[in-house]
Amino acid sequence: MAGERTSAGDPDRTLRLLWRDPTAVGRRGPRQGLSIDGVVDAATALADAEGLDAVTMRKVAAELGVVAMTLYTYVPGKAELLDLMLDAAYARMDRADTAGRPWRERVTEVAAENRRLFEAHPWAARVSTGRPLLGPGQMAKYEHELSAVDGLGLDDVEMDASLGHLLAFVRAWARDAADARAAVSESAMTDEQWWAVNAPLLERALDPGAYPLASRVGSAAGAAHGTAYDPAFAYEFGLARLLDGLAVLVER
Amino acid sequence: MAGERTSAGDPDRTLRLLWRDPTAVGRRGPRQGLSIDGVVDAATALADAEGLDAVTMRKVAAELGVVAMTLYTYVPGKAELLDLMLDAAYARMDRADTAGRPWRERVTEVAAENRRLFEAHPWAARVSTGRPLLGPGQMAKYEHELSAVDGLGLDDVEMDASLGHLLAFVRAWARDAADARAAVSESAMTDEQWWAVNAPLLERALDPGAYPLASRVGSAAGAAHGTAYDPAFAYEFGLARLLDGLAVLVER
DNA sequence: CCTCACTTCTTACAGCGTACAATGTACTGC
DNA sequence: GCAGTACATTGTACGCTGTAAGAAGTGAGG
Repeated sequence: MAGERTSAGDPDRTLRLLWRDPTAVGRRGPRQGLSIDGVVDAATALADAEGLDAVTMRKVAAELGVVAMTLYTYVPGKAELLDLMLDAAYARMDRADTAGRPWRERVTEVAAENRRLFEAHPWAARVSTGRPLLGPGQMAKYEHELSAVDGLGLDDVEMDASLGHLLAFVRAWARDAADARAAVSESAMTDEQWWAVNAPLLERALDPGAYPLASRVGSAAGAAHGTAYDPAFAYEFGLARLLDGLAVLVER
Repeated sequence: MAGERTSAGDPDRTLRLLWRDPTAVGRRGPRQGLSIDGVVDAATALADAEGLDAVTMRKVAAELGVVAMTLYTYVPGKAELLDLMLDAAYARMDRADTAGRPWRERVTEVAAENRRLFEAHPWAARVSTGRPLLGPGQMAKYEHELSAVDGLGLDDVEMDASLGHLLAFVRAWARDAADARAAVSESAMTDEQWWAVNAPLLERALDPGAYPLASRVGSAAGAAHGTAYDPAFAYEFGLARLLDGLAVLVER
């Protein structure tokens, strides 16, 4: 798969889909046996259970007891289906009211809400929206999250950029964490086993002492986390740096 | 595609490939007409010119005047080919010697080197290495980049985490920038045209005043950049925040 | 009641990664 | 020098993908 890409089709049609615009009124033929939400929910269940690669038109259709082409009555194509899945997931996110609390707590909570989204729906970190989604879920999410950086003395452009920076961080983290998980399950090898196999091979391959910093720091980091990449640590470390970075802007 | 994933196969074989270990000595049959580097270079040229999705075994083979299956003599599979492409691109990166300069400059230079990598090879931001790559390019890159955060009073774990944080930022930025570019070219629509189409549709769809912050901030940001997502601005803003965040750790 | 818009299904196509078996090459051991 | 065999290369094939095209059936509007 290609990096799954969304919003390939007609923007007008996509927007009406996102907002469930019932514009198609003069219905003449047979009733539809399914619904957009049914299709989106089935695809989401599949993605949650088996990953984004398992979301194929045939499998989603089979889940609903129809044939692949039937879905094209509900959705213009797969790209738009992914859009709908993402906006629906956004719509279902929990949004804590943190008004009045210190800004670091509020921003931390927004990050945590997004982290929870990606933990519940790892596929969501992989669907890439080249353009903003403009659906009800996205709008509600954006409105809610902006409120966490409101009233800090930032101008509008800085608010948008700060939130974007935070969201990019959490999403990048989610992708890396998902990749690391996938590496373990695909290779049927724990990180310890993988390292036990690779360490001696590596040692044989490389000029001893050619990479002094790399080997010292690399093994220190590996020993500290018990693995080459520790998602929990990376999240805490990155978020702390990010908050400190925003603080310079806020407390300027 | 799926998000292109690497390192599916035998780690031993992959490591030997990465380091070009000429262990297979007793060669008995006909000579190979190509070379690993030739295959990797052809695949890289294809990815540079037409994107990662254009890198198919058949197309790479055709470029080399052979048939798809021939490549499997040189490379265990597509995943390993992507590994080799990435490590080769790492190996070719320029690495400025910034010893003695202020740490912010040094870190900024590392970021810029990675930015240039992704501008020359946008596909590189999309191949996801679940495990570290352990090739000569990766090792040289890691060694070089660690030196930029060396001598700042950070311990080994903090050095690794800080560098990882920086690299994750640049890669996430590169993906977003590539996605935005792809959205423009795929839709055959500039951002202005896209917005001109969507703005009225959106206005019709949403309850006026339901998203006050979102509409105010969103349109301010859009107006400031002339587009919904401005990669150059996002990079500068994000890097500035990141440096300020590291500063708190360094100057502690 | 007839018309025809509309849903659904069948079939098909071009493309993917790669398993498998056939073919031909060129080196090693005798 | 020759047989045996390891190896490179190739053709064919399988199961998978998204979706275009057309046939068949349904049910409301005129």
